[in-house]
Parts: sequence; C-alpha cells; structure tokens
Amino acid sequence: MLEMNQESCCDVIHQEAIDDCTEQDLTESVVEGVSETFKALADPTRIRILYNLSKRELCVCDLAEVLGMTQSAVSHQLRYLKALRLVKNRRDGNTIYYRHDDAHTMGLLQMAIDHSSHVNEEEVDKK
Amino acid sequence: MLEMNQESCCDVIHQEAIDDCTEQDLTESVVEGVSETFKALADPTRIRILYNLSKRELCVCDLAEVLGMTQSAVSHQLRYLKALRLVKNRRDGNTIYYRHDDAHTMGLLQMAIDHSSHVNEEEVDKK
DNA sequence: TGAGTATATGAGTATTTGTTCATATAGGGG
DNA sequence: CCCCTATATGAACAAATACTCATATACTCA
Repeated sequence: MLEMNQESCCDVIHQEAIDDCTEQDLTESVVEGVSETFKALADPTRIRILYNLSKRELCVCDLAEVLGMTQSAVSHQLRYLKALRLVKNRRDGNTIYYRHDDAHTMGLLQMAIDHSSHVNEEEVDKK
Repeated sequence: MLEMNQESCCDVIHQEAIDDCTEQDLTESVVEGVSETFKALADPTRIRILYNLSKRELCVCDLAEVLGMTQSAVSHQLRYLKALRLVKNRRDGNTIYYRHDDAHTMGLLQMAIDHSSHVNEEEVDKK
C-alpha cells in the first residue's frame, strides 16, 4: 500500500533524482552526530575556548580572563564541551586545568579559522 | 591607569598564559565568520540539504520530497543558505534548481560526515 | 489575459540556547 | 575544624531559531 504523500507541492517530480537521493541518504545517527559536532563549533564563546585550549592548557579562571567573561559562563560552556568529549580536565589543588581532547573536531575548527583568516586578509587587501 | 577587572574570579592568575592568549587571540571578524559557517552546518535539515545538493542539482520540490518536509520549510532554509552563498540557483520555467556553491564549506561537511560514518560503523562492529 | 503551478515570504509560535545570579561543592592552609 | 578560594550548578530570562500557515510572487500555457 502506497503512503499518501502529504508533503508534495508539485506534480512534476524528478523521480530518478529522488530515488538516487533516497538511496544515498545519510542515516539519522550520522546526521545527528554531524549536527552535534557543528553545534559545538557554532558559538563564538566555544570557538574561542577551543582555540585557546588548542594552544595550551588553561584553568577556568584564565579562560574567563582571556575571554572577558564571567567564571560561571565559561564553566557552563566547559561542561558542555566536556560532555561532548571535546575537552578534558585535570585537577591540581583547587585549580582545574582544561585542554582539548578531540583531534578531529579541532581539525575542523582549525580549517575554518584558517579559511576565515585568509578571506579576511583578502578583504582587507581590496580596500 | 589600569582597568578594573570585574570578571576576575581568582587571585592566582597565570599571567604568562593570559598574555600569550591575548596576543594570539582571534579577531572578532574571524570568530564571527567561523561561527556563521558552523551555524549553517549545525542543523539536521541544512545538513541533509547540503549533502544532497553536493551530489546533484535539485529543485525545491524534489528536496521537500526527499527530506519529507514541507515546501515552505525547505524554501526558508534555502534562502538562509543562499544568503550565506552556500548554494546558488537557476530558474527553468517555474522550476528553480539549487546546487552547492562553496567548496570550502562543503569540504568541512564532507569531513564531518566521513568521520561520523566511520565512528558509527565502529560502534556497530563492537556490538 | 486568466488560470494553474512552483517557489518565496511574512507573521506567529514553540523550542533551544547562552548568559546571569545566587548558591553549592570541594580542596587547601591555618 | 573553619575559612578561603576555585569551580560547578540550578533556576530564570532574553534572544535566536526552525517550523507552520496563509498568502504573495513569478512564470507557463491556453
């Protein structure tokens, strides 16, 4: 029994293209995984945290100082990043030091940063 | 005159680390650009749209069919992607065909997809 | 020109998200 | 043990976001 297609908006559907797409379509878990990764990288604060942690280990307080943000805001973001295993930490007395923990995601970030820096330079050159 | 540091949360600041970070810090425009790119890639619908458009040109209606979403929802996302120049379109009569238009961003997406697919396969293997 | 079709868009809405504020937790030193 | 400091966390709130619904636009064909 054919399902009703309630979403259809036109009669002339390119059936072959649709069949191809359906066949090659991404699994839901892959889409969710990709989305989760990019969501983590989609916020300016998290970008700056990860970028700085890619250079060196830093404690929460240092990060707050560098970013000019409250300790609480930074700590919330670190918890988020840790849940995704993008950062890890170690304790030394009262101080907790964070560092990056996911080479693949850091690679994506670095690529985007390099590209954006490059584009920005070109735009400056034009002026 | 030194600025008051209202954000400070601790006395023992690692001044050297902070100086290093401040020196190497990303410009605001780079952070904004990177964030904009990753935001575009952070949504499951847009991931699937871009992925399908990386394979072949598709009209709005085909996309709606493949994604199982309304024409309106797809059209809104296409407008978003077009504003960022991640896709472009051409008209053929009433039909408007979209295709991808940013090799760098599509490269980031493909890398993340490959990685996620790989991770998923490994997880399946373990079971 | 007028009806029909594919796409675009504005307003409204429910959800998600990033921050603040207040407070809790946990380790260090007297 | 008590106080101090660094970090974590829960609740609340404002802003951003992705969708729906109704309708507008732009093109085709007769």
